[in-house]
Parts: sequence; C-alpha cells; structure tokens
Amino acid sequence: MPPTPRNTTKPTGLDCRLAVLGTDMRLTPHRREVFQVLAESMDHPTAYDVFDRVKDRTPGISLATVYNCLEHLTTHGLIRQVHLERAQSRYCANLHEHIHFHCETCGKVIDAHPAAAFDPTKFWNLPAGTKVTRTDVAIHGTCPNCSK
Amino acid sequence: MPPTPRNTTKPTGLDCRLAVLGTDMRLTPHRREVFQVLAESMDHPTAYDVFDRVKDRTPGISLATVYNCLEHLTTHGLIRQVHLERAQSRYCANLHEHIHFHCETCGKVIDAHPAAAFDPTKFWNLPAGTKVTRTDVAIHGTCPNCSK
DNA sequence: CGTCCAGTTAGAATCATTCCAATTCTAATT
DNA sequence: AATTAGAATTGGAATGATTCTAACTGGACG
Repeated sequence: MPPTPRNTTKPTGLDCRLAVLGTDMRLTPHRREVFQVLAESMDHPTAYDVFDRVKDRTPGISLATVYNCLEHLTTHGLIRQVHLERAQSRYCANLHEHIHFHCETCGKVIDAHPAAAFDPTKFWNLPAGTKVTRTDVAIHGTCPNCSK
Repeated sequence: MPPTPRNTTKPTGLDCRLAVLGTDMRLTPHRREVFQVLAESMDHPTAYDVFDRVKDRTPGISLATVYNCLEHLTTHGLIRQVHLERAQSRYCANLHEHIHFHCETCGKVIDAHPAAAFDPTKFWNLPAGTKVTRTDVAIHGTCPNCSK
C-alpha cells in the first residue's frame, strides 16, 4: 500500500492527535490502521494481536510492517510500549499518565491512573548525583474478577 | 559432574543460607558455584555472564546447566531474577528488599534500598476488589558517574 | 545388584523481534 | 513528463535469549 501524502489540510479525528502532539510523522494508511486498532483495543495487545486485527481491514499487511508502524508510533509518542517481565511487548494507546496492573491469574493488564503524586526518591535511596528520568511501576496480583 | 548427596550434616557458610531459608533443595557443586559467583557479583550479571564466570572454576559446565541452576535457585528463593524492559534476564543475590535503578547511559544496574514504606495503592487507583501481591519498580535515569 | 530419579549435557527447537535486500510509491526538482 | 531522493513496505532470512528433548551418569534405596 502506498504512503499517504503529507497531510497539509487541517486535521480532524486521528489526524488531530498527530497535530496536537506536533509530530511530523507521515500518516500512511497502514500507520493509521495500526493506530486505529490500538485506540479501539483496551486489552494491551501484542504486536501479533495487532497484526491479527489489522489484517481483517487491510489484507496483505505484513507482520514486519506492523512492527515498523508500532515502533514508529512509539518513538513519535503516539502510543506506549508496555513490558511486563520478559513477556512479549504489548502496546497501549492510552497516553494519560498511568501504570499497569497485571493479573497473575487471567493475565489481563489493566491501566491504573494516579491517585496522588508519586516521587520515587522519597521511597528508595539512590546514590547522590543520580538523575531520574522515568519510573516504571507494575503491580502484580489478582484482578477483582479472578479474586471471586 | 555428579550430584552431591543430600546434606545431612549441620550446614555452614552457604549451606547456612539454604538452611535459614528452609528449602529442601539439593546443593550440588554446580548450584553452589553458580550461587557463589552470583553472591560475589554486584553487577547483576546475565545468565551468559554467570556461565562465563562459572566456567573458569568449573570447566565443562554447560550453559543449559547454568540456566537450570539459576532457575532452581530463583524458584527456591535464593536469588532474584531481574527484568528491565525486554532485555535478557539478570540475576541478583541481594535478597534484602530493594528495587533497581538503571542507568540509561552506561547500562549499569544499581540496587536501591527502601527509605520509607511504600504502598502502591496510595498512588494509583485500582479497581475495587483487586489483590496486590507484588509491585515491580524500576527507576531509569543517569547514574552519578555518567551525570558528570 | 537392580531400579529409580535428579542432575547434567549437547544440541535442537522455539519464539519474539530485528535485519535485509528488493520493490513501490511520493514529493520535490528538472 | 521524466528524474531523483527518500520513505514505506514487503517476505524471508537472521538473530539471540531461552526452553525443550533425549540421552547419559551416578548416588540412593530397596
């Protein structure tokens, strides 16, 4: 599938998100579809899951292209890559600040949004002079459904 | 290398640690060496690193055995497996409660011990009925050495 | 002594991901 | 309209960490 021309007209919908984020990424049909699929998915799909879902709408798309699109969207800040243990990467279109809860029973991953400001340096001693750029938090346990 | 007979005499040194933890794991020479190497390593080595270091003392040991030993020691709670992003697993003999700081410049992993009690449910909203068993925290940034 | 079993081994297999080389297409320039 | 340069896309090969498998070994226990 050919790439889309650079978007010069006023963007709406998904394009809007691109514009808001001020990226200069070319929005090709493939990238659009991959993003769309992810935006509709609340279950943190893996690259292969995304491929599986995009395939139905865009027959002929390859797994390599899905990987490319996901990587591109990630580096341009439109989606987030989620890592839990060493399992395969999952992806997430929720850009609100949040961490992930992982149910050890059903494997589901649930977004958890902040309830209070969190400063990691209050809870753990780091060597003097350490600069913190990012903190990864993953909570593991049993989801309400599996707790029953 | 043949397995060690079950240790029936009063343990000392490393055996002591086994006894304290109340495991019933057989302490074979290989497992002992792997543990020993890890106990002496402050740098969170990967399985291959461990293999490399153990090889010098126990020529002929195979990577498969190192993996077996690491897995065994991990499931018996004698060592911890550390995961950062999707990089290969690292291992750590520090059993004191701690989290890991990862320097994005030099790649070094540093243990960070608790300065205050940390309750994740205070900082993130989880669905009612969620049971938390464990929280994984990894802090990323620049270590003092690389900050200079 | 024979059977059983855990530990060990080399090498094969797996699996997610990345790489590669060829192709196609767009956009900007002649 | 042809040319060029640069992206995007592709299938398939390659990679790399890890796990699996089947065979072997040596003590434990009857």
